[in-house]
Amino acid sequence: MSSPPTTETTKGERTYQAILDSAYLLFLQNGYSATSMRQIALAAGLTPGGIYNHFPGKDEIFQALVIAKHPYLTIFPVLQEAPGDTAEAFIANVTNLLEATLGNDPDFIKLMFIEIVEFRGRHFPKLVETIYPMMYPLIARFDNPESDLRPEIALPTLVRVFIGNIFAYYLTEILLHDSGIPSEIRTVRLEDFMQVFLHGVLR
Amino acid sequence: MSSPPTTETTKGERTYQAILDSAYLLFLQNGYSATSMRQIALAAGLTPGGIYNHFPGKDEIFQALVIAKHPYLTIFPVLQEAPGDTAEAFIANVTNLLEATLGNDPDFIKLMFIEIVEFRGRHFPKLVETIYPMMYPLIARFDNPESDLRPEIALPTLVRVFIGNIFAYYLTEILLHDSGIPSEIRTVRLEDFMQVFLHGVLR
DNA sequence: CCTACCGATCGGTAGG
DNA sequence: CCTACCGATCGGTAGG
Repeated sequence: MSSPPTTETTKGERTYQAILDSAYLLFLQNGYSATSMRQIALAAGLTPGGIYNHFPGKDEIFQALVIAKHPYLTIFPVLQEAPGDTAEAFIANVTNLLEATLGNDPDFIKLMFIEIVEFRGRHFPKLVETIYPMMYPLIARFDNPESDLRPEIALPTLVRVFIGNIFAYYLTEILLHDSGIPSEIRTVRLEDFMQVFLHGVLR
Repeated sequence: MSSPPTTETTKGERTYQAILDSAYLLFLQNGYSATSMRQIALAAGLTPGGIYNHFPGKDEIFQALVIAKHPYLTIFPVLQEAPGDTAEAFIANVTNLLEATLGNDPDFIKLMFIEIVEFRGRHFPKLVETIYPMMYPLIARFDNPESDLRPEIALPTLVRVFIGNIFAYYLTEILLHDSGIPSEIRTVRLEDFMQVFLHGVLR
């Protein structure tokens, strides 16, 4: 009688999620190595040993977070769903959807940086192998003579520079975050990056 | 009589440098927290206690590396020295100089990622404050009615997207490094990023 | 610059 | 899921 059937998540599932949420915040703050299992346990509301009922070890917590929060997996669905008959319209829609989905918060990208710094990008080969073939046709549909794209730009360049510009916006957002400079550079938005991507800076 | 006067560096200076070099490689490989003083000492050819004759602690080794190898400080002199009467010529020269100076090696940027991940970008405010005012006039000289730049692009946007594209190239280089994908995307160069920056992707 | 060592903390486990 | 603990390793220091 003590467990209400209206609740759809079990206590175990809620603890599992609490561990993930606590670990996510701590990893973003201090990185992987500098975050201890004891810190995660405390933040999740249990004692150090309790974590091991839900995860085999620290590494597996990070693995689960990579699967849940990786930027590729955050950005890709947005690209998938964006409409647009021309490249220009498509990119405008992607920009709006990304800003609506991710906002100006660059946190979602930090897990990738942790992977680069502390795991030597261990998962990137498999991720790139998985995502790139799915992304390719998405942009390849604009690779035809009637397209509004400049024909002299190779398709791989297009894909890489496009993704690169999304990362560039959020990376510079991190760099400028909390910096005290009084500049208008802080007001630059993803839209501005994409305007340059579309039209360039020259007359 | 045992110290040859022809040698311009003392033994102490050489040890200091050996510690820095060893720490640099280890930090790039494993990050800051996962690198121990013992590893650094071993790689530098001394015992753990010996390091403390040259550095007060682990943190100060990282500080010294940030000063010596920070990407802002690597990229900025290249921008400073690049000639060019038009923005287009200037950017072409910057691109060539950067590729000649940094090559395709994205290592120089990883120290910045370690700072983001493990130090919450502690030094960025001061760095941005120092570098941005010096960079601004560098690009502002193209901000006039006779310039070849599109007048509707604000100067802060120009600066940020430009730097962002340099980072985007090296960041995607890291992501693709060692990934087994058989694509032509690996052959994209900094020059291609800058071509898009200059002219955009649309007709 | 080495030897030997300090207290603290780490990831993980045994047993209940 | 907690209590109590394991061996290992950490950054740093004392003394020479």
